[in-house]
Amino acid sequence: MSIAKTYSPTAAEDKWYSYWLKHNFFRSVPDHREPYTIVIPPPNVTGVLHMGHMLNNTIQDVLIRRARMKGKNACWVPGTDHASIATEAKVVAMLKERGINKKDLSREEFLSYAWEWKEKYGGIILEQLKKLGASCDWERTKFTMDEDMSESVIDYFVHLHKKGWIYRGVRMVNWDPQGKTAVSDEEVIRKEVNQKLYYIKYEVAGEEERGANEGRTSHNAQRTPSHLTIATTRPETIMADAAICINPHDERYTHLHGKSVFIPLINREIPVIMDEYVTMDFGTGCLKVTPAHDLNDYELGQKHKLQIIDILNDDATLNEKAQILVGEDRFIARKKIAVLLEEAGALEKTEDYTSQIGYSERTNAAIEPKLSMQWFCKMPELAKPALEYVLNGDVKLIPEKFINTYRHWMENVRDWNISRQLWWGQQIPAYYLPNGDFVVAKTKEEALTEAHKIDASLTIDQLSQDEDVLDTWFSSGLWPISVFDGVRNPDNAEINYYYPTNDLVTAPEILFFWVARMIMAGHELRETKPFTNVYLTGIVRDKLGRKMSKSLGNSPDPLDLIAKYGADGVRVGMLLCSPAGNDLMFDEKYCEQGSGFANKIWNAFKLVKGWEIDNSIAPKNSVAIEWFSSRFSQALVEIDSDFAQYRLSEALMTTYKLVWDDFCAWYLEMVKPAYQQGVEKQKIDAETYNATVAFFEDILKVLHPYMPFLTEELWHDELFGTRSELDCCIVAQLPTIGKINSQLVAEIEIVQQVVTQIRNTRNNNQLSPKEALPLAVKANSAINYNQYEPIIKQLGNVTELSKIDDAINGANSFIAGTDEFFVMLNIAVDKDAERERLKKELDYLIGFLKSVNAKLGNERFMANAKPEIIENELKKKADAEARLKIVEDNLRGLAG
RNA sequence: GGGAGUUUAGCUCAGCUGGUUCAGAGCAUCUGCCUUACAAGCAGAGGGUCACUGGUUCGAACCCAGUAACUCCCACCA
Repeated sequence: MSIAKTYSPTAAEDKWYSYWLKHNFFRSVPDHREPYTIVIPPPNVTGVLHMGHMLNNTIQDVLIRRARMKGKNACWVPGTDHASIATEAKVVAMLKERGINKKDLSREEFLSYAWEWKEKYGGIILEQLKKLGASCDWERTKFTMDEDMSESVIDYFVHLHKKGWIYRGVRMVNWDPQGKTAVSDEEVIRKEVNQKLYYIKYEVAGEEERGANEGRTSHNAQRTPSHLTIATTRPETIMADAAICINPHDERYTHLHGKSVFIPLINREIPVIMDEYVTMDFGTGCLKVTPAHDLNDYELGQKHKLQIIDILNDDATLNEKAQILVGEDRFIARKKIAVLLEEAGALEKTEDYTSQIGYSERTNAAIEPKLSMQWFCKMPELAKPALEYVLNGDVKLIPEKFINTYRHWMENVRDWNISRQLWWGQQIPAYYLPNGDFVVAKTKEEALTEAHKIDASLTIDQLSQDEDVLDTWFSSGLWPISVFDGVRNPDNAEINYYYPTNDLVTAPEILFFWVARMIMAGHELRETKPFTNVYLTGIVRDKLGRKMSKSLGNSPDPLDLIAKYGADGVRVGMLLCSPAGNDLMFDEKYCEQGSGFANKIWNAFKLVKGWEIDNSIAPKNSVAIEWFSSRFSQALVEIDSDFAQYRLSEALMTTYKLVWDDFCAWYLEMVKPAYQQGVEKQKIDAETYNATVAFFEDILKVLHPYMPFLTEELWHDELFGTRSELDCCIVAQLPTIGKINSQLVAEIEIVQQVVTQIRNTRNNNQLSPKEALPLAVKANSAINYNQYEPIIKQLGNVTELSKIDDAINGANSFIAGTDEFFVMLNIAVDKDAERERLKKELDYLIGFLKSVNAKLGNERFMANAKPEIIENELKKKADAEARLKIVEDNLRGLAG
């Protein structure tokens, strides 16, 4: 049978993924084993796979596969998030295309469209994850609006309300005029924007015009101006002004105390008030107070009991209270009013100005501060214990640098606006009585019971449920609990087994949105943490360091990458460039490296596969076998320690080097049957064959978490014998750490140096690698070169290795460890070049010794350094001296 | 405005408790090889003022102070 020249991933990937599914290898049910649980950060149901998901889910899959192979009951719960505002926006847009206006639909009608949409387009992302190889327990797939999930959310709401931690009130909230809903503080993204600062003149009531000068520039009390000037970025809100505020200590304006002014264009009279809040040296020192459209102004308004005039509709167009420009969008109104003011002579000037504007995370619309009746969740009581978990190390953040950020947020958290004026989501379980009172209960029936305590005559039809739905994060905060039905049935077998989960892999930007809320809910409902480790990945950027985004078009389609490099190649590629907690500069070349690695393994497989056993050949590679076995165990130790610290990238690199360098470049080269002219096929002794196959199998296991498809494909080759249907790499147990012969490893390191030096000698003398050369060793160390002779011969293409007691004059020499080697060439040695080379080494050694001696001669070093450091220095000294002697001898030999 | 992080080879990153003349890895580059698993390969080689300035120390990439650049988070100055 012929083996393909290169590995082609596509067929293998589909084949093995369905094989795994068919045999339920991803399935987890509680049993006697130790659980290892990850809940997926549920992607938006509307989402498509992007590079961030790729990174995130590759990491989770590596962790889950490794846990599975360590004998744990690995459970990875997948699912999607209903993402209320984002999804609702998509559905609204879809309806619009069909010529349907959301306004014309009832709630029920809209929701049925939304569900239809969800069934059709939702969850594409989960299918895409399968291409990546994600070994989720798909039978557990959850959606945050599944019936049981929604019930859990309602339960939690009722629970918090009972504790008095949920309240309703009119507050200034972040209003998204496009989504027509309030959003939480965390959903507002601030961006620096170039704006204009408009200087607008307000006429002062009862003042005579007495000069051309305006108030802001006048320091002359004699000349009382008839105007004052304010600076604002939002001229379209002047109609909502309730007052002008000045600082009481501002001497420029003492004459205005107790006065009132007229709003330009509409000539409404408003008072001038005083408050130290106003910064004297910003703008003109006069602040227009617009309580309905600015948070600070609102607070100022409360303090001074000002009237609230809301001139904006929900979609941020001006309403009739504005009197002018009614129906215009706020931004259009801004431009138009500037013109009107100009015409009225009320616009003194404009200046360019940059300031921070809030945008809705979901719709990207500029946020409008708006007063409205909303539901809030009190945070201090929830935040305090949630902070504790992280501070005392119960929940570990990886990397730790996020602890500070987390603490800062938790200590300064404000009450959370949890209501959204949307339909897609869990409707708030508050029921209003005809008199305006409300009761909170899980169902309308229960609500009626509650309501009867207020008014026994009420009927169920007289109750009306609150229209709003809950913030998506209110439900995703329950995710690790609700996927195991731990809210409704807090003592069920699943939650007791799987919870707390082990690792959470997510992006730092949702540390507060989500991670913190899960910790709060975990503590509140179960008095335990929801997970032990939170691995925070970086942002995937392009190689220029730009964040990958649709608008920049710099994000490759993950599925294209998989098609091009294979899922294994992409997985390896992602991890090769991903330091924990730092952003990663993604470049396709890493995927190329990944697929190149897959191909390397494939070729190594081809080599071994081609071997035939000849039982008449005596075992002759026991040294190589013991050596690789030791190296393998050393690598396992490193890999374990890397994983313990979540250094997945490093663990992968250790594996990469183990396979490429130790296994392929050294071990296989050591043991592979040498080329024999005229012999069609080389044969190999049974011991070597069996050991190599066993090594290969172990290597497949170690590689599996990173490269599940290739390893599974090879695993089932007859090279490894016949396997039962269920004997799969995915459920194989990782090799355990074996005996490490460190002396052997150290000695082979010398042997490797010898081989490299021989190759070098050939290179330097322009000899072909095919030219076999004789080698002599003058051993000063205790290394028994007899046992390494076959290796040196094979790898260095050496005809014979002779032991000598005296240096050979006229041969090319080199030192490995403390032993001298001589290569006999058929050409004359360039004595000058050789002398030069030795001289260089001599200088180095002299310098080296000098520094070591300086240290050893330093009293304070001897007094302060740890004993093992001193011991090490002494050894360095001895080694250097030995080498120095050899070099000196050789130099003398050259001279003589 | 406040806070955090980063800065080491052309690129992406290691460098753990300060202790080899310590400056590393992978990729890329250069040179030579189509050697019977692999040219997606093999064998070699070059490449760095550890951002900068001071300090502590017998000894600093590592600790301290300051400076600069970049990144992120938080924050209501119109």
